[in-house]
Amino acid sequence: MSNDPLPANDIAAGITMTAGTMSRLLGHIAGQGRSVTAWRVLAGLDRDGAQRVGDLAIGQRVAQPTMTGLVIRLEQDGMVIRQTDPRDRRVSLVALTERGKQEVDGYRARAIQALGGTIGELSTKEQVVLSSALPLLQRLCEDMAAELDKA
Amino acid sequence: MSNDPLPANDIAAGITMTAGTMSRLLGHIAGQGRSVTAWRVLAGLDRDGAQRVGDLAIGQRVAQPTMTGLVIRLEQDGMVIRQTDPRDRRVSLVALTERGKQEVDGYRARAIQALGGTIGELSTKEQVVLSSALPLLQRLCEDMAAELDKA
DNA sequence: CCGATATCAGTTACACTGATATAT
DNA sequence: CATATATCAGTGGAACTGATATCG
Repeated sequence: MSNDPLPANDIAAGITMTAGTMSRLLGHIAGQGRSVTAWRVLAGLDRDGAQRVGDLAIGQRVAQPTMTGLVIRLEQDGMVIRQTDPRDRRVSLVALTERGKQEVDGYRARAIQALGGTIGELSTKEQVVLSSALPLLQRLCEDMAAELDKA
Repeated sequence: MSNDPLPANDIAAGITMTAGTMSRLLGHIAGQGRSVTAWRVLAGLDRDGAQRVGDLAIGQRVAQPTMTGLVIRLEQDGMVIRQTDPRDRRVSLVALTERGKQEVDGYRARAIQALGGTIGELSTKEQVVLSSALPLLQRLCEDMAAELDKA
């Protein structure tokens, strides 16, 4: 661990490469044939409870018909159920089923198993580096998201 | 920046979430409608020179017919050319065109612009954290790749 | 003839746009 | 009537498997 940071552009390029690699590898290991978007939707329903199709689409930055299609497939697979919101019957509320919850747990477990071993082998110092990097990476995501929303 | 690392599982879960978010956001901002795989292929050709279709498929962990299709589309778009290897005429060697090289540069520039601003605003300490995290993240990728190859 | 390499053919999931049905 | 919400219809890119052509 050096005391001097890389130039900002090198950090940016490195993060870009690594994020893609990581995402694709985790997809292979933990994805079980389901898309990144699908898992993110399921995890979001697990964390925040039932949501509208439109809000799920906004959250994942896909078009509304795209999310409708994904939700229909997830429903056919028994991962979610759709119910009409009694207070606004235009709205379709999507909720995680028990089966869906189990699948989310399985996904998390596979991801943790894929990474946890190596992380456990790192030195405490290195683990501190990763722990400290996480909020910074999340800030980068937030700023990119804000930029996309502005435009 | 605390002195204690997060539990390994929390680091793993955080990385999993963040990698997906980062990859999708960068795709939106820098991807220009082309897939992550496509950009990785082009960047690889830029870095390592002409390669076989089969080796590109192995490198991106897609099936050979998938890579054939991608290369055909990239060739139609003028990003690469395919030439039969004179030394083994079963082999199709894929090389980046000048146009392709320019597009790769554009992709890199957009990614750097998307992240560089925020990175520049970080403190030196925070930039050091990110710089130190990069090789650790790459090691996580290597270990996952090795695990996939073993199975 | 066998193995390696690339491609062809067919299928599925997932993203898009534009048009449409239904409820507020 | 106008707006919001979701879905339908159609298209294209991207992954897969299995079958096929060609070359070593």
